[in-house]
Amino acid sequence: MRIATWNVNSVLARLPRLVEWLEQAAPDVVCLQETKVGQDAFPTDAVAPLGYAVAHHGEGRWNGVAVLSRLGLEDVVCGLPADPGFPDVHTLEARTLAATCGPVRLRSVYVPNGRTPEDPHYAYKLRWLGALRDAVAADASGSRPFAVMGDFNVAPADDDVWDPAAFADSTHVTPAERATLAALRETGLADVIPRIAKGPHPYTYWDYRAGAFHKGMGMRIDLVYANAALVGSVSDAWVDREARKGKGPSDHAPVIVDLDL
DNA sequence: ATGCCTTTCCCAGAAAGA
Repeated sequence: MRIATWNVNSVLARLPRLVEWLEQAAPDVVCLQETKVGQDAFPTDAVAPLGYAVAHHGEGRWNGVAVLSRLGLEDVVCGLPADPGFPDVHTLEARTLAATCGPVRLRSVYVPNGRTPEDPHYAYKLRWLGALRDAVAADASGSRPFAVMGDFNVAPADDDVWDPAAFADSTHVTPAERATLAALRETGLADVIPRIAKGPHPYTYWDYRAGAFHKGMGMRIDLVYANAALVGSVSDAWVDREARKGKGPSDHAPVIVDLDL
């Protein structure tokens, strides 16, 4: 069984590349982030011929997450029970949904960016990650294979950014953000780190500007956090760097994980 | 990278991303 996660940075802008990638990579289930289309605007007709059913949690211009599965989609749950919202609980954003796909339960996440450590968005990011921890605790400690995967907008360690000095006083690397990831792992989840494909680190994101991809100026912020039942079945994990090349890519590359359940 | 691209809103330029 093959599962994957990919921040597509607009599913409509990426649709030709998404379809091509689904044909080539052939994941059984893929979690998508930043679909950037409304709840009912996901292009399901484009992926249905490939055998994928779609569960989408969208809001329009921003955010949006989905699970595409050719192993069935059951028990779809959108959002978090204790979602703090931004700027407050009256404005919830489409940043996560969970679904059961055959033998596994998966949760697609698009963690808030945080903007700057002084910005209210940063406090929202930390609160949101706390709510995520509470939402996944039962699945994380359960016996069914489970993973929460997606764009976490946090680099777990200094090795996960191309130049730690360039990120001084920036979001994505602060001790508080990393502490929320550690608390998430403490529910029973392990970081499935992709193997090295090229360069010293398995980065998953490269800025569009200044040729960052070709200069190796990347970050590992797209993560697969898996419970014990799933980690034990991982046979391979890698970053599909080919998807970051060529014309019209997302600024994120997919992370693919093969399972031997 | 102090926004050097990209996408969305929708037709001009602001907002957001990490």
